[in-house]
Amino acid sequence: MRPELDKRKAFILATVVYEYVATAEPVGSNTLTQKYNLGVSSATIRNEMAELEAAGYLVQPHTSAGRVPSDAGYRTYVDQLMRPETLQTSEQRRLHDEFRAASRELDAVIEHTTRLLGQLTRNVAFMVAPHRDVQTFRHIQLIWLSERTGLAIVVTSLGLAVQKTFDHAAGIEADELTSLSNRLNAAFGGKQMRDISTADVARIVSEAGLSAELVAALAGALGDAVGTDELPAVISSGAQHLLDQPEFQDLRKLRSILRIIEEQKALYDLVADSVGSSEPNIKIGHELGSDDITECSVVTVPYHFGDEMVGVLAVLGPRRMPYARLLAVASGTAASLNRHLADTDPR
Amino acid sequence: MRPELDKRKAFILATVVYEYVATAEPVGSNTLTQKYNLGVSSATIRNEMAELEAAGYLVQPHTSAGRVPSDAGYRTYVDQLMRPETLQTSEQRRLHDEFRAASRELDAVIEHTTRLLGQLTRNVAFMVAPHRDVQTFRHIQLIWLSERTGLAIVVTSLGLAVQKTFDHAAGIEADELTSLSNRLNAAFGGKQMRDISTADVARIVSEAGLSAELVAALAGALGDAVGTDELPAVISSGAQHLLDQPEFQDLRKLRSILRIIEEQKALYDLVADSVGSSEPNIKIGHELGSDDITECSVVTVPYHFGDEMVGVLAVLGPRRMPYARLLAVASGTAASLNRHLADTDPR
DNA sequence: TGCTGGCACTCTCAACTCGTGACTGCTAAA
DNA sequence: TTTAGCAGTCACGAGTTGAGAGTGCCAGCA
Repeated sequence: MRPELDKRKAFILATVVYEYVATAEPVGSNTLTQKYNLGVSSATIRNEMAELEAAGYLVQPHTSAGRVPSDAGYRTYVDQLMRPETLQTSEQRRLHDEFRAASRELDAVIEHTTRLLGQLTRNVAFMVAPHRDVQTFRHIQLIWLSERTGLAIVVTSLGLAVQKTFDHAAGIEADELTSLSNRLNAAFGGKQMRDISTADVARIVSEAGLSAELVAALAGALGDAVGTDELPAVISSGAQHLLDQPEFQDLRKLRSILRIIEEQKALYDLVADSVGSSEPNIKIGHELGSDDITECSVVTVPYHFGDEMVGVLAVLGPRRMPYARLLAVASGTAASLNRHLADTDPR
Repeated sequence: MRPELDKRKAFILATVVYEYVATAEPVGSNTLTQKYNLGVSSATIRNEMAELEAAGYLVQPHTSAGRVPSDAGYRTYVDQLMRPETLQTSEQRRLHDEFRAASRELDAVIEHTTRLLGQLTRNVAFMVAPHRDVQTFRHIQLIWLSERTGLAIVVTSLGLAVQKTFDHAAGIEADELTSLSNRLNAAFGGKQMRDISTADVARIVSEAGLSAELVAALAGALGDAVGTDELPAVISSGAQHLLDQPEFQDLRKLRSILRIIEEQKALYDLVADSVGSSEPNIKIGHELGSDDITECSVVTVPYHFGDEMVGVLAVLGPRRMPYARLLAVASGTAASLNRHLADTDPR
């Protein structure tokens, strides 16, 4: 749709993005000629910038201000102009050390990773926990809790435990639960979670010769526990960094963003279409699909376990973010996380 | 230390608090005489207010402004002057219904309760999860995860599961883990968590005739899983409500509070000394013991399971909060939660 | 002795003006 | 095609001002 940019226009666009990201001030033609070696005068730059604005790459906040990149401007920058960054070896080592010191429990690792990413990027970090679809069934245990309730725990290959309470008003003995656990374990051991259907679960439960009510209750709970249709957990860290950004001095904007951050579902929706993917992804402004955060962008990097992409790391910040840097930091963090997960539990 | 207040001073103080909570504007002598029936002129009120200020109950933000309660003023109001509120029956019913519809899983209940309290109070709500000390041991399960790692899961009476990963580089069979699980279950079944020491755990593990390394790894993990020295989880909700308060338009204040809200430990410290208590508690400004949130107060209400207080609900907001109302809402929520917990799992 | 009306004084806050500086677009010449 | 120059536009900060709210104090009164 948009015309291809000639070399000079591309350089100007890239420089405007760079400068605006650094200063948070609209960029004028004079600033460009003074700070960067363009070889032409500011008048020429003015003409070029006017054309870039006409083509939709730049926007003027008001008549006598400099220019600011539009969504399309950022998009072009990210896709074509940005020079990819990599972490320095010292940074990589630091990341690696962070993970070596980290706990072994998956919950704690997720928490730790998110916190770390928030600190390193000085933005809001969030993380979609490993999706159960792609994990392997390891164990199920039915536990007698009280005279009326029991607990089902399902453990998957990453050591992720899901628990569901169920009623057994009709009464069931602890050893009946044990033997049912054994059957289920025998049936599902080593299977991929996504290959276990709730129908399979219901069949095995019904074969155990229990009362119809109990079968229904158990099948329901176990179906939920085994099923993979629940959204994975999303946790976040670093909301306070938003306050440092000049674009969020306006409290109304801040409020709608905070609301999104507090809502797991809303955060998940932001990155839902990146979840299965194996490539990093960047979403800019309106591309996020929510009117409340058109001033934001999100950088998404998947992480994997074995050869499956199981979840994503993400950084949420103002559109005016250092994309290349954040991509590098998130990728580096994901790499360390990948290694940590692999070390913890080689299949 | 402070002189006892005569009746009129007490009424003036109470009215200043009431008015300031409602309007967020410093309260002047004229406002008081016009809005409330005091039977004396504004000049008299001025004299009284000057004395209240000298005694430390009121503060003047600047010379030509009205008065605002000090920490001591709020404290006196809360302890002696405030008229306790109760929820209306319709509100109680609504709360009850909310909990009836709630999930059975403890995690979900905690999450749900916190969210609800945040919405109802339009402030930041947080909740300290049930402390494991006072729960009963129900089940332990050791699970073979991979060739090098295993998982220990401990379930307590409320259906709370704790998991710990452990190494078994030397190798162990799944059925050895099962038989060890059985021994541990036999030893601890029905005991109070606080009566189970890590030494007990270590002894039983060492009797199983495993390699020394394995015994150490298992004892460590199980000790952690059974031990109760880890802080209970703290989760929060409703941070965005802070933005509605005029006192937090200042971003610096907001930032330090947001930082505290994101830190479980910091939140826990705010209410640590209320955790075992069976009485609601209110902390005002400096009483919170943190320089970062001297502008805030916290209302704390315990909740119980059986006859033990297991955790607390709390509301964090500006000092200028409707104490009686928030206390009523938090207490009502706690009451519904108590009933829900009791219903879910009668011992 | 306590209360009150009156008054002078203080201080904040919002509105307003105004000059400055940073841009732009346009034009005419190189 | 580029450039220098110039007029025009606009936001922003500083300074000013008036209104309004509130106080403390004092003298008089019940």
